[in-house]
Amino acid sequence: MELASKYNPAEVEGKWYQYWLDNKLFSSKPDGREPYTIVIPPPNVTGVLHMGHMLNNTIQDILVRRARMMGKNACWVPGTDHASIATEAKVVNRLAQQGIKKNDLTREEFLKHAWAWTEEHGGIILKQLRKLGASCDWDRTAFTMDEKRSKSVIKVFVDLYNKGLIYRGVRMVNWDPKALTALSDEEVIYKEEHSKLFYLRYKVEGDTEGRYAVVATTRPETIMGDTAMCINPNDPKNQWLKGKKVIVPLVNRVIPVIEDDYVDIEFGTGCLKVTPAHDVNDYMLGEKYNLPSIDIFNDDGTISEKAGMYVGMDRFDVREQIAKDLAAADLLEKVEAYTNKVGFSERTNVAIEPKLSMQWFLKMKHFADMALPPVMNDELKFYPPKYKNTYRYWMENIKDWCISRQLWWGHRIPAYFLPEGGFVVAETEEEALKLAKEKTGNAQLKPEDLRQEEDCLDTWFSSWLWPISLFDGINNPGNEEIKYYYPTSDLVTGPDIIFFWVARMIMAGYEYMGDMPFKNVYFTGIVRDKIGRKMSKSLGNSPDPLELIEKYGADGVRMGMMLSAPAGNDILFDDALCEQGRNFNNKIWNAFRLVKGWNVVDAEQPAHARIAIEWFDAMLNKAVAEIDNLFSKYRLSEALMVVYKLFWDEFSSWYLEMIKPAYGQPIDKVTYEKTLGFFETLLKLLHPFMPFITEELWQHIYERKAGESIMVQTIHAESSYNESIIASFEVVKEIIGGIRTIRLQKNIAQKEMLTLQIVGENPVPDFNTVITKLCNLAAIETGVTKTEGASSFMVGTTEYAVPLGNLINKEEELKKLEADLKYQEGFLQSVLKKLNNEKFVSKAPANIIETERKKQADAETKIAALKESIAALRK
RNA sequence: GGGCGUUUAGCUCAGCUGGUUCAGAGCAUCUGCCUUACAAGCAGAGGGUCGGCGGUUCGAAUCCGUCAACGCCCACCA
Repeated sequence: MELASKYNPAEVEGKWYQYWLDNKLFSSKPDGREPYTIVIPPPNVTGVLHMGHMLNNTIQDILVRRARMMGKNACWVPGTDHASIATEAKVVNRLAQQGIKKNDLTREEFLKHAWAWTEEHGGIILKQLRKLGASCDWDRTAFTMDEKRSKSVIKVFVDLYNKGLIYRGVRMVNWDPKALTALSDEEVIYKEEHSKLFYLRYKVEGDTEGRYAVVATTRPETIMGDTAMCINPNDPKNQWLKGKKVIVPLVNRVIPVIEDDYVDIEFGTGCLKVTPAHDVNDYMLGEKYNLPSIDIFNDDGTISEKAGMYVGMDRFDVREQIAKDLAAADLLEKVEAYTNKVGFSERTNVAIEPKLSMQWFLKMKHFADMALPPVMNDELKFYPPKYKNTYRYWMENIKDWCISRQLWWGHRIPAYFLPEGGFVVAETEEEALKLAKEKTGNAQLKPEDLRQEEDCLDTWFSSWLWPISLFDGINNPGNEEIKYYYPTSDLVTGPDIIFFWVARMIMAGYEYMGDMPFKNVYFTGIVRDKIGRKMSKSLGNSPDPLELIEKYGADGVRMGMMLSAPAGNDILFDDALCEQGRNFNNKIWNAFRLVKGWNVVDAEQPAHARIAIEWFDAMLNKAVAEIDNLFSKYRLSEALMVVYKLFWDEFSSWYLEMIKPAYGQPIDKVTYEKTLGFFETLLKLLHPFMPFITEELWQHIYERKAGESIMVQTIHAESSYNESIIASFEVVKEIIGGIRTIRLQKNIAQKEMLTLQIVGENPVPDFNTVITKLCNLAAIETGVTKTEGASSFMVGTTEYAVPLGNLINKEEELKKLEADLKYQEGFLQSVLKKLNNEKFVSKAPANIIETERKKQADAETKIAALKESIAALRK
């Protein structure tokens, strides 16, 4: 087989992905093996792959492939999320471009457009994941709004309603005036804003002196909704306002002054305007003191009829206008610059308007009580564990979840209003009708008498069931699949959705399965650019993942992602990392070319090959154990680094160089077979990280039967390995390094043969053949006095020398030896200082003192040897 | 305003319960090599008073206190 000198990913990736699909290697069915399950965090159905997905899915694929190779029945379930607000917004925009307004369409017409859009753009992201090598069981692909998932959502809603956990009520909610829907608290992002603090004059009714109270507010446009002024009863400077009435500026409505210690005496003037319809705190005051509530805004953020002024104007325009009008009427005391936090919609990025409205809520206390303990006591583990704190705080301060959204794209709430008021909740219209008849006692009710709730459910109300609904565990409890795959093994996701999704899945898991939805959660970091900025479209610093794959190969990009991605740390992404990945692919490729290029003969195995094999075998087993350990701690980038160094340094630079026959010479069969075996094990260790190149080479290393794949081979973890041979070889490496340094410094070509002299005993006699081969030695002389004019170095306590004839530079050699001597003497001093310290000797444990004594002895030996060498040179 | 986390080589990070010459890894840098697997490579080298200060200890990157910088989460001060 002819192989190019460079690996070409484009040629092999598509081929092997198709091969895996054709042979159903990703597919999983319950069987006798231990299951390993991951459910994908479903990306938005109309989304496009970005770097965050790349990181997240690379990690999942590594875990899944690794589990598969550990002999588990690995099942990675893919799917997409209907993402109600985001998708509806996109559809609305698209319709707008065609000149169609959402309000002009019926619900059915709109949904037709939305489904069309979903089918057109939907699932692109899943196709893109295939380029990455994702080994999902595609036959299981689900959608949060497909039939099974929708049915599950409705069933759960009805169940929770019947359990008394869902209620309907008027509450202050976060209103998105662009999307025209309520949002949950989690969907609101607070940002600092430079705004203004307006000081407004409220005249006091009947005050003959024309006095007024001054109120500081950031939102003067809400004065039309004022229904009280509030002061702190303990505020001395505002005592005179007690029991008075004040006049709202411009509006001229008379409102009472109420007293509550909620008001901060220090802030502004200590007078607070109370607008119950448009501020959460004011709402609470309104409830407490029975104040009327005037909703001055329309749903889209413009001023409503009820305001009586500025009707139809936008809220922000009114703020500017009213400031002018107040100033003109001499009712504006002053304006100060002010920085405050303003809530914005996560999806549409417009300022949230607190708004009173009728919404559906889920009581959360019950769920929090179930979901908190298993995380705190590590039954369900978080990686990294620091997120336990975040989780606990949220759970302990849980608020009811506003689950209704005023949208059409989503699961329509299965509540049906009755003609005479009230409503029933049921899974189907028929069932609803039956309930309605029972409830009203009116047997004549017809389906058209019932009016279904227009609102949809929050997207997360379907995703929180994901680990259950994917295996149809809601509709069909106790079925074979849910019993086998649940609880799933690992969840890989970002900490930004810990409340939205992770926490709620845990809640749903305990409610509906009586068990955790997953055993471990791996929180990834955020992918940033190399100078630490978040990747964003507007900055243009987000590379297109598919272009990266084209440039570096999927394996190269996967490695690039993993090289700097410890759990929970943000990753600073740099193309250079992918380049490193690509280079590594190339290294593997070329090592393969070398090995497969050898002529194999039935010859006796050379001694250096035999010991090399013995050593690498130990090395490999050690690495397998290390990797196993790192995987168990989810330290994937470290595991990758271990394989990387194992392949590049130990296998390529040391092992292959040791066994490599001279140019044109054949290799003996025993060594060759052993080497192929090592190579195969290395490929298996690498496979979870770089699936494509490893499959390509695995297929070529031996004859394979049709349908065989590295994917489903098993990795055997070794329990023990020969540690002493590894330790010996570390000494050998240093000896060889010493000789190479001499060659480099003295500019001696590799072709020129040298002699190595060992002063005293040879600590690693078994490796003489190896050292001879790698350093091109004529001889190794043991137990000799070194030749005058030899260049020497020390490894451990043994001195090595290479006679150089007249090549030696006495001055340089002396300088080197003296520097070494100085270091050793300094080191000895520090050791002696410890040993001469009575407190140390009396308090430190015996083994520590022992090692210090050993250090002392070694240092003294070295010093003696160095002094001797120096003396010899000076002669 | 509360809470959490980070700070170790030019960059990204490891360093578990304090003690083996423990100050490490990868990348980058420098030097020498187009050596017949690989220049996307080979061989070698340099580089850090472990954020500052104080404490505990025979001994501190590691434990405690404090300060600083950065990051994240939570919170109704108009």
